[in-house]
Amino acid sequence: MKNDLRLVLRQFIAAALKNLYNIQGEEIDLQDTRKEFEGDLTLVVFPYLKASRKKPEDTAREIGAYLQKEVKEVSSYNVIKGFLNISFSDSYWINKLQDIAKADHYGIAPEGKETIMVEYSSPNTNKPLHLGHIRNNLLGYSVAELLKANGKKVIKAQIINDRGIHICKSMLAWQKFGNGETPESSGMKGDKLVGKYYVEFDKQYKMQVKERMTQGKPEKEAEEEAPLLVEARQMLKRWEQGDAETVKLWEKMNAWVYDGFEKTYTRLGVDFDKYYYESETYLLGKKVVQEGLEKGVFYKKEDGSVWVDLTGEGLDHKLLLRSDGTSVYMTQDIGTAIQRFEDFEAQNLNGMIYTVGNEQDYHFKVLFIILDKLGYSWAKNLYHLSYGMVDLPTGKMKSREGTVVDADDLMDEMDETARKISEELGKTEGLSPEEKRALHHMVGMGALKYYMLKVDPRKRMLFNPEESVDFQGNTGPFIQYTHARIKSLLRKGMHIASEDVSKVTEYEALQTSEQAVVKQLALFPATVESAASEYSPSIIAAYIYDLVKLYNALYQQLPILTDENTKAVAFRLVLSRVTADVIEKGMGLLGIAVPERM
RNA sequence: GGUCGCGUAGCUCAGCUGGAUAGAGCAUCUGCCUUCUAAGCAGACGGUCACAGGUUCGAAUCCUGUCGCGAUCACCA
Repeated sequence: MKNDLRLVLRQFIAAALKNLYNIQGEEIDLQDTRKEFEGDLTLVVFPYLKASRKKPEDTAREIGAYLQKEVKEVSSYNVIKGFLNISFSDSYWINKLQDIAKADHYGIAPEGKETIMVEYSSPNTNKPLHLGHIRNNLLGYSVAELLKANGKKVIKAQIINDRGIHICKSMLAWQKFGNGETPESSGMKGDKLVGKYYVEFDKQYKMQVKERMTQGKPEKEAEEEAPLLVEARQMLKRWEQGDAETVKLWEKMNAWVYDGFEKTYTRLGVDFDKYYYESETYLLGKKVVQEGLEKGVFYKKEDGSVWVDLTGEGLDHKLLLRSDGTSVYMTQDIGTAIQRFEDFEAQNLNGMIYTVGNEQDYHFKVLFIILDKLGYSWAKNLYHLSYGMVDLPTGKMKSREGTVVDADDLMDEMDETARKISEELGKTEGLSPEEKRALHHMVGMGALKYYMLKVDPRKRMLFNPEESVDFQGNTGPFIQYTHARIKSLLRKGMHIASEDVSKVTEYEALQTSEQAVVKQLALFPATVESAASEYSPSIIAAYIYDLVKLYNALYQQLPILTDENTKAVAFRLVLSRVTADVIEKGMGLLGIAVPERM
C-alpha cells in the first residue's frame, strides 16, 4: 500500500522544506491525487508560500525536483497551480502487486490475543425476523469478519428476548385458539407459527376492547379490563413463579421459534458462537446496582427507587431499580455486560460491539458511562454499532399496518428474481437443477447483502425491493459476474500460480488501465484496516466496486489468448488472477459468496 | 420543549480529519456482440451540495443561526 511510502515521503518533504525555506515543525498533509490528474500523492503547497516567498508553482517545482532527486521511488512530478503531484515508478507498484499476490492471508495484524465480542440480531421470540433484522445481521456478521481479518479473535453473540408479557400473549392465544397446532402438523416454520398467534392475540384483544367500549366504557378502562390481557398477566406471573405447566409450554413454543430462526440464519449465512437468553440474565445487575449504591455512584430516592445522576455528563437522571426493587432494561444490560466479561475472561475479552438500531443511541451512551463510573476498565472498549432504520418506498415499516417485510419472504423473492433473470439471459444452460438453485441463491443473496451493506451503516436507508433486484450497476451480481468472467478467462487460458507473479517484474511499463488496476489492488490491505477500524463494511463495498469497474475497463483490451504469449498476456492474466482473489476475499468480508461461473 | 442524527443530480447513494472542474449507479439518449460471458464497455444529458451568516489563501466538508425530516427524552423492552 502506499502508506509506507507516504511516511517516507513526509520525511523527505520535511527535509526539503527545511533546506529550501527553513520551515520546521509544519504539519505535512500528503493526500491521494485525484483521479483526473496524473500522479499518486499530492502535496498542497499553499501553506508554505509565506516562508518560501515564491509563487505557488515555483515552490511546488522546487520541492518536486528535490524529491525526484532524493527518493528513488519517485519517478516524476507535475505541478498544477499550488498542487504538487508526485508519481511513483511502475516497478514500485509492481512490487506492491507481488506482495498482495503472495499474501495468503489479508489480515493486517498477525493473529492477536485480543478478543472482541460482537453482538447482533438479538430478536424477540414472538415475531419472525424482518427486514430490519437483515440489516442488523449482515452488519454484525460483516464487522465480525472485518475484525477477524485484522487479527482479532471474535465471539459472535446474541441475546434473545425470550421472556415478558409479549411471549405470554403468544402462548395464551395458542392455548385458546391453536387446537394443538404444531410446526409439524401445519407445515409452518416455528417462528411463523408463534408469530401467527401473537397476531391472533392482538386481534382478539382488540375485539374485546371494542366490545367494552361500545358498552360505554372509556378506552383506557376497556383496555385494562379485557379478559385476554388479564389472563396474559396472570400467565406472566405464573411463569415468574416457575409454574411447571407454564414453563413447559414456554419451552415448547420457544423451541419452535429457535428452530425457525436457525433456518433463517442459515439461509442468510450468519452464525453465532454464543447465545444469551434474557430469561437467564434478567435478574443480573441488581447486585451491581447495590454495590454502586454503596460506593456512592448511584443514589436512592425516598420511595426506594435507585437512580444515577448523569447531569455532570450533560445527560439526565436515569432509573436503575424500580421502587418495588425490580430491575429495568438498563439494569439488565449492566449485568449482562459484566457477566460476559466474566464468562470470557480466560479468552482475554476486552471489548464489545453492540449492533443495535440508532433509536437506542441514548441508551447505550448512558450504559457505557455507567459502566465506566463503576470502574470497569473495559468500559472504554464498548462500542455501539448504531445503524439507521430501513425504510420502504411505501413508507415506514409498521407491524400494525402489516407493512413489515418478512426476512424469509424477502429471501424467497430475491432467489426467485435471480432465477428469472438468469433464465432470461440464458446464462445457466447446462447446469444441473441443484447447481442452478445454488447459483440463484448465491446471486439473490449477493444482491440483497451488497445493497444493504454498501450504504453507510449509520444512515437511514431506503430499501426498494424492485430496485434491489435490478442486477445492473453498483450491485452484488455485477461484482459476482465479473469474478465469474475472470475465472472463465483463467480456465480457458492458463493456470496462474502465485510463483508466476514474481515473473511480472519483467513487464516494466504499465499502460494506464493496467496501472489503475494495480494501484487499486495494492490498496486492499489498507482498505480492510480502515473498514475494520470504522466498523463500516460500506468502505469495502466501495473499494470492490471501484476495482471491478477498473478491471472491466482493462478487460476490454485484454489480448486474446490464442495470440502469441507475450509478456503482456502473462501480466494481464496475473492481474486477472489477483483481481479475482481480492474480489473473493473482499466479498467474503461482506459475507457474500462469489460463483466460479454464472 | 431538551438532546442526538440527517438534508448532495428526477431516484438511490459516495465524497465530510478543509484543497484542484462535487462523483457513481438507476432512469433518459447515442455508439459497441464473426474474438475467452453484452448481468458488460465507451459516451451524452443532468447540481443554488436545504437556507443565511462566520472562520481563511481556499468550505459540500469546520462554527453559529434558520427551515425541513427522523429518533429519543417512561418505575416499557
